[in-house]
Amino acid sequence: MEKAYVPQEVEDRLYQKWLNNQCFSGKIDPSKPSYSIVIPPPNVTGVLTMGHVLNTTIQDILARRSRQEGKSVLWLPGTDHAGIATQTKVEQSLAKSGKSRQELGRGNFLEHAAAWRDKHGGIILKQLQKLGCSCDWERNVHTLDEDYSKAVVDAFVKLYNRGYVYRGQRMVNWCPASLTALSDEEVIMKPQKGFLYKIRYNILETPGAYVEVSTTRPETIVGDVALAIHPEDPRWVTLKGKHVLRPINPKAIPIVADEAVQRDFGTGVLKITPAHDKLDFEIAKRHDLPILEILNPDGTLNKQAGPNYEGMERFAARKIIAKNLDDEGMLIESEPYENKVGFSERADVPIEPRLSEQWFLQYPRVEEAKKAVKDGHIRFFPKRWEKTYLHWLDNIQDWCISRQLWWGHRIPVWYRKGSIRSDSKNWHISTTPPKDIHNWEQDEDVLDTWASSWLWPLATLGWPDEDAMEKKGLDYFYPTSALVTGPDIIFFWVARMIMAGLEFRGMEKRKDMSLSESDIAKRIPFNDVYFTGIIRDADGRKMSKSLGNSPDPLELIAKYGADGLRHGIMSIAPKGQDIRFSEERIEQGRNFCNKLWNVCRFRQMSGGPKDNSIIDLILLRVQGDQITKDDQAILLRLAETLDEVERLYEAYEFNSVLHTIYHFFWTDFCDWYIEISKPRMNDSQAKETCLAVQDLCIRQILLLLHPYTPFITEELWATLGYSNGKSIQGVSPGKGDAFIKSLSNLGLNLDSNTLGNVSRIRELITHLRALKAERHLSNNKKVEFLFIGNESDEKMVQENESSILAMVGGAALKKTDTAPSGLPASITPLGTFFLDLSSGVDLESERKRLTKDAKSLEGIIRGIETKLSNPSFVDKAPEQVVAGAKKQLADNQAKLKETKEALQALQ
RNA sequence: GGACGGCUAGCUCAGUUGGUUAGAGCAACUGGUUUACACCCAGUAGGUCACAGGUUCGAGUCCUGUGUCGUCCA
Repeated sequence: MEKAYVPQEVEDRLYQKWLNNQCFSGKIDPSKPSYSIVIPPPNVTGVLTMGHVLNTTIQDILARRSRQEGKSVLWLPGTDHAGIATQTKVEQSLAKSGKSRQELGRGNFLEHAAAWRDKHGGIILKQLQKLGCSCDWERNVHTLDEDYSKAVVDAFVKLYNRGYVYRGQRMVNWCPASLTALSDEEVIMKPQKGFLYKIRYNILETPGAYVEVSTTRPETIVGDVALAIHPEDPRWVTLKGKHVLRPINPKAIPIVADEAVQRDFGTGVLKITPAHDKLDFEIAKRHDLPILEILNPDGTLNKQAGPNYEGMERFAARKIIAKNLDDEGMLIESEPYENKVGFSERADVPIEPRLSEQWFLQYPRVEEAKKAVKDGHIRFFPKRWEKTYLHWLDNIQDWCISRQLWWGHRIPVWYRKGSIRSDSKNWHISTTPPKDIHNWEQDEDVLDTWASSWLWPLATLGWPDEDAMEKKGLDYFYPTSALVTGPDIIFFWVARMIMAGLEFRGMEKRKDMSLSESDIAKRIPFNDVYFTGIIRDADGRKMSKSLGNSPDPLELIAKYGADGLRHGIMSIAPKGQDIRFSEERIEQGRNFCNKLWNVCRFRQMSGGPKDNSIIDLILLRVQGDQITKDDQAILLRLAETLDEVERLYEAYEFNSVLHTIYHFFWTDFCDWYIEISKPRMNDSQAKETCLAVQDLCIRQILLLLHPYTPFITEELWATLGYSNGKSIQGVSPGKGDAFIKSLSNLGLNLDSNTLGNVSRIRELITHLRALKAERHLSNNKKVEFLFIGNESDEKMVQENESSILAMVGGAALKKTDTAPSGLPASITPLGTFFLDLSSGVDLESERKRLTKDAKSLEGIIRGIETKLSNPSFVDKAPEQVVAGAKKQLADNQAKLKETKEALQALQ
């Protein structure tokens, strides 16, 4: 074996082997329980980020752990076509060569975009393989695949036929950069600094009188059709029914009273621009006001804004109109003001509320979606996200699902040529085009990307095609076992998948009929949802390309190995908490792998490879009379670790799982067991048993670690003779009691008392080491100790003398009856020990140290005494707590007595 | 404005249903070429658990309020 672990020599070779042996293929096997995960599909042209590393490592851990447990596992990978994002990128690349998509035309553009996708796409999948992800690559799905596209179209038609889809002229979020409508979820509210303008509107019926109106958007004045006041606002009672003159493009407009007006904003008088504000639109509808559209789709002012402003960009117009108002004395004041403005998620420009005809979806199964989570059919980890989810569903609005884009699933609606599109009589809505196609034209728009990805758990498993569903195992793998994703897409994706599952899985259920409890249980797309945290940089900032603070995972893999990266990221990812990235942790991950490698290397150096392929073969090498306390203790600790890990997995506490394994491996096994067993290597009888115990421990450690660090564990599994040609992947670490039982079946019964005894010896060793280290004596300098202790302590010390001396670097442990004078002392669980120094004891500093100890002990004792003398504590506290306190008092008093005696000896 | 989360050692975080002297890793400091590992070993030091009240025999843990940072929703 190499002196250090070299991941590069192992990773690609093993991954290829796994692929060749089809280790990751999700087989439909009714003899086994199934376990399934669908990957949150990354953008097809995306590259791996640290977020993906965290997210997919967790999924891989779940998949690999489940494979070990003997389940038939499917981890289904794929990519998303990412409508706006991809189209924008393609358009940008076209723009470089001076072309626009309009010039190319729809067909050519789509060909171009598909070629672009094929060239840049799929990189991320290769990167996931580098990370070791055990996806079933044969099943890779892309949302624009033919079958998947059929599912998307089919779902739309079903929803239309079931009465959930409608077309309507509505106020939508319009992106002036991408020239498309967006859903509410794609709008991000951001605080913006601007001005609040106070503008004068003259009252026509009362010459000389005017009202003040506050607005942040003076450019919309040209679209004003009225002013509005609250009907119960005493300040404005007299205004009802009067008119004002619009200060730009002058025109008489009425004053209306409406309860939606916010009285405490500005002066309490609102200008009404129905075409460019949602609230204004509603007020206008209630009062029969005209709708005056003044903006072009790209955000410039149109003809209706008047000749002075036509063609002007919206923010330029704002400045000019404000200035013109000021020049005419109509601007009373303007003050700096911060308000929240909606921005387009993708294009990052302010959106415009705009009246437009679009396709809308009334969400299906909203109530059942709430119930599914409330009643625990779907469990959220951490649970607190349930509240966010339910709150969104409580306030849900219809979903605008049409996008004025080309890259995506074209809406399966045809309109009779030359007819009015808003009339449903002229529609053909079907998965197949009309027969007399020449009389029809298809809707130009595509569907929102999320209106395809919300079908992900269904459509990747063959839905809605019966044959495909059977072949891909929908009945076997659905509902999927767990979903691992970030909380940022809880509305975009998680909630919608739940609704889609409830609506589409199983027989059609009429809109007005709700689903039964058992229907819900069968239809949900997943049982558990694990929300990861967001990875931040060391300063707590979100990782982003523009900040350049996102490390390249592939570089990290090259530097530290895939296992190192996985180990590092998992060690810092607490459940649902944001994560601060630091490369040091990845370095620790690599160091961990190296430690593992080396302890195995050490094992190899102690004796040639054995056939370890069956656990019983290892156990047969254990000789009953050679079993030591240390053997028993490490095996007991191992059993505890197995149980603890099991419990933590159930709670999705991934970083605690790792910490538990880490502690057992590094501290219990390497630092104590291996060290204490070194002297036993000199005795051939003892050696055989000791190595067998080592082999047992290493076996379990490799199994426990395999989900986290798959490569190195697979490699070592083979190197140390556990594999017999088979992969580690199918072997389960098992539960603690089963482990103990399998030992017991072969005659190895563990005594749980050894744990306490061994830990006292460990503590003693630590004390003795400290006595030396504080005096700068090197580890290997052999020194003698004197000690005072009772009979049982003495027995324990003598029984373990050789290993204590070996661990401490001691020459002898000598029993004495009286405290030797002038020597440094330490109070241990096995008596008072003195370091036998020939010369050079600094009495003063020794006295100081022991005095400090005595003082702290006195403080503790006082505290316990106070507690015990409090009658209400003795009365009310549980018996065992009182008994515990009494024991504690006695222990500390004994320790204090010993400390004082040692102090006395220094006088 | 509402909801949720964080505030514990210099840093990053553990801390189960309230019950010994609040833990770990990293960093720091001291020492070390031990039968694997310096990507290592041994040891030392470092904390009024954000603040203020309350409940309790007992609070880092439960309750109320405040501050502060962050996220989401309006």
